Amino acid sequence: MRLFNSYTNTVEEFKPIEDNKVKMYVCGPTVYDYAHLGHARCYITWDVLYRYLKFRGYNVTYCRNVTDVDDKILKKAEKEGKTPTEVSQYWYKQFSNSMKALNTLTPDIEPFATKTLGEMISIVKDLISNGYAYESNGDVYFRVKKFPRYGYLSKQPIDQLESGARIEVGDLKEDPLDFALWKRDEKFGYNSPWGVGRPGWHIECSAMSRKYLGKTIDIHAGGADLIFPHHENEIAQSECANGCKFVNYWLHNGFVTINKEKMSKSLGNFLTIDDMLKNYDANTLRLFILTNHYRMPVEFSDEALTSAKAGAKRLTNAKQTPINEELDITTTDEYKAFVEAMDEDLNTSKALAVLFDLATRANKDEKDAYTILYKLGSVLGFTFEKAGLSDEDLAKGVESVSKALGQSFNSIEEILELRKTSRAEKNWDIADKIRIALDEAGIVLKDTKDGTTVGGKN
RNA sequence: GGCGACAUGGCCAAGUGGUAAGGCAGAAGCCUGCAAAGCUUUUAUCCCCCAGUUCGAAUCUGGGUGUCGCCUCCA
Repeated sequence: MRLFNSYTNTVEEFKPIEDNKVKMYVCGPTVYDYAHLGHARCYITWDVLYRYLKFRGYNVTYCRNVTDVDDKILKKAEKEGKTPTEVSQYWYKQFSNSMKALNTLTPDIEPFATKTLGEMISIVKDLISNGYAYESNGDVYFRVKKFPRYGYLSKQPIDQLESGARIEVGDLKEDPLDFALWKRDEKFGYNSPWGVGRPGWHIECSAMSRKYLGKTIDIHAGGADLIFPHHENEIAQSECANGCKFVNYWLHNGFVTINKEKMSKSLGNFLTIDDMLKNYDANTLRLFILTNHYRMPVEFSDEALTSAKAGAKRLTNAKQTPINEELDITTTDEYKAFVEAMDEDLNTSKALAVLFDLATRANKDEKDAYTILYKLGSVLGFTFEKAGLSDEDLAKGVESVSKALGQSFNSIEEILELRKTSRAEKNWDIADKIRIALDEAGIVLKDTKDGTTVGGKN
């Protein structure tokens, strides 16, 4: 398997540190507001990587943090008269629900920053004692100039960074490039050797990654906007504190754009996942994202989503046959084509072509095509379950038909029986009234050779 | 200004030296009481422009043009 490593800017053969074990860390959300389509792209992308690594037989430990100590959370808490914990707990719950709705797998570990303070303090202490950091009026800063590789990940020449760095009046830093490891904060802070304060954002990931995965990990992933300064700073902190390499493969996903601009909270041009899910199902959003290579920008448009919706329907509504558990799909051509595509830096677009071909063949009753489609499609996180109808849905349908025909029915079966006889007698009027009445109740009838099926819309 | 990307049919998109995957939309046919779905066929002499390298380039090199991102919190 080959992956594009942002650190070296090349596609490299992936080799885990320990034979078939993979330690993977993804920068998680700061929980203070709705997650938007950009987050969806990020977490769906790494969900696919996680699923695929497991599918390829790796024993993966996937750690995705939750940043629950941050300026934005505190601001929100003050504004709403709540405690920071209340705010972060609420939004963490929202985030989890969104992730579940998108059918992403739960990471093996989801650490909270506030629960990893000990590890952070320990790293900062080490950095001070080995000269990479200094305390200044209750703050602690990292000495960027002491780390020669600074700027390597983001390909930023350090002198250029310097000319762009903002120099604040009365700055407590020795150098404008230095960044905060710990920030004095008497109001919301935690006890530390430097007084009451809060950790800097960057140190959180260094600490959680080390605590749960170890000093050197295989994969660290996140949005491309985290390359600088977040990931650059993580490398500096971790490598100076641990005295060893921090991450073997740095992976970054591209952005979702809207009107050709990056979708982001600060620009205010975002669409929340929850809102998107009102119009499009999880399979649709996933297809929308996976038709593009993960490093390319994805432009949002209703047209693109409509197209994805039709595609997702075709893929996941292919003619179903019982899953053949006996089949060893690894011997099939489709498996080989799928793996070849995914092994080349997650070419999901190419992998999808394999899936679409399988959908066509499943519709033609080709043996095992559906089994292979189901299994490979699941690796990309698609769900194939038919939208089931609840008893309430069916009751609504029965009511709607009773009203339309002016005659009361007790069950959907009774209605279908009537429609069957009506059609046999070529009484199209009754048959059509039933179809229309059920449609109004959100129930779709499909007449096939094998009989009539009942399903939900979508 | 520095750094990093991208430009393929009506739309989305793969393809990084050997003659343009796939999806959506469109067209024709089959199936069909209607509807939906499905099946078959069909839609780029050509890959932003101009030079060059090569037997051969969408793919490599140089130069343009255009678009985006990072350099500040950001997935």
